[in-house]
Amino acid sequence: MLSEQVQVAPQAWVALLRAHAATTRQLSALLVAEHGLTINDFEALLHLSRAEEHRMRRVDLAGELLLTASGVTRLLDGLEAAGFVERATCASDRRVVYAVLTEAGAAKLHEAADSHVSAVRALFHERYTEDELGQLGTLLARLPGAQDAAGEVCSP
Amino acid sequence: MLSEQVQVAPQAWVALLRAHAATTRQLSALLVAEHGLTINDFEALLHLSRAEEHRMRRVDLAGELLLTASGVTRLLDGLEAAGFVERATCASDRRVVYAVLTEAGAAKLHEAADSHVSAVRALFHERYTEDELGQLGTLLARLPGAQDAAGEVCSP
DNA sequence: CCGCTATAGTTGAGAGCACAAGCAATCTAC
DNA sequence: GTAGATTGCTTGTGCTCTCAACTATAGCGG
Repeated sequence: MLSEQVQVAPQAWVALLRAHAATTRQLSALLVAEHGLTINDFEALLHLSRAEEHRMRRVDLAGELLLTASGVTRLLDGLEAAGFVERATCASDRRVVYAVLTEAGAAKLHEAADSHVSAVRALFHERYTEDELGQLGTLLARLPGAQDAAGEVCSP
Repeated sequence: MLSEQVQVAPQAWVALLRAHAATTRQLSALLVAEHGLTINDFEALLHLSRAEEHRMRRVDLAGELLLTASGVTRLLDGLEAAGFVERATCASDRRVVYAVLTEAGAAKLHEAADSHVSAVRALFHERYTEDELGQLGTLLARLPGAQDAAGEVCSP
């Protein structure tokens, strides 16, 4: 019994697991070390900076970050304490609490983005051609959860 | 200031992040629900089953699983409590503690492997052709940490 | 032999996350 | 209206993992 070999699916999946675990750890560690932001902190600020009026519903942010609602609450607790985001209520739906990027948050994002982009370039652009990056993006986008979610805006 | 756009690297990297987060969560949740194993539990049993004499040094296992030594200690604590692995000492180097797959562990692995492989097939083989899987594997393997590490064996 | 450094492993503290339960606000149907 | 279902968010709890500190062993140069 012990000598039987267990057959498991080919390398693509294993490579995905390992590649992501390694790269994320690396990029995240760098952000933490240099700017005190986790990868999710950074992505949260980034999404907010791109959102209309720099604000998003927490539930939409959760979708973008692939976190649960509770995860976002805790994440934003930290960013709020640091002064990078603020709360804002929605006039037409009082269940909603917006997360709003502050000036300080935007500044922090710009500061962190520089070194983050360098790190990403170091990891990806030194290893792949533009074509390969495109292929990789296209292929990976086919996996569930890889597409961007659409965020709603509270109508005033 | 708030209106400046932060430029960040293209989709390939984002897709990698999101794709992995989603797929891992999905596969792991299934393993937990059906067999009470985390993805790392499963991978640990799998690596042991493939190792010579079904045993590995804990530090080598850590390398394979992309965990730290302490992470492996805790992981194996659980597997040991469940009776899936045992400890064994190395005659020639008393610092070394092997993790050894038990019969129960091998049985558990076989049981879990079936549904895990099905899940992997469902995720990957329904979305990609063999060629695309090959491409994906080749590309991802180029990232740091994606290659298999070589494990040493304590010479008797 | 005696340190000195490197390596294997364990342990304590703390971060980040999910799940489940709960509250408040909103929506739907009678 | 108002009862029930749904949605947005928060909080309690527990798991997993890392980092830093520690013990024990190994191997080296004197």
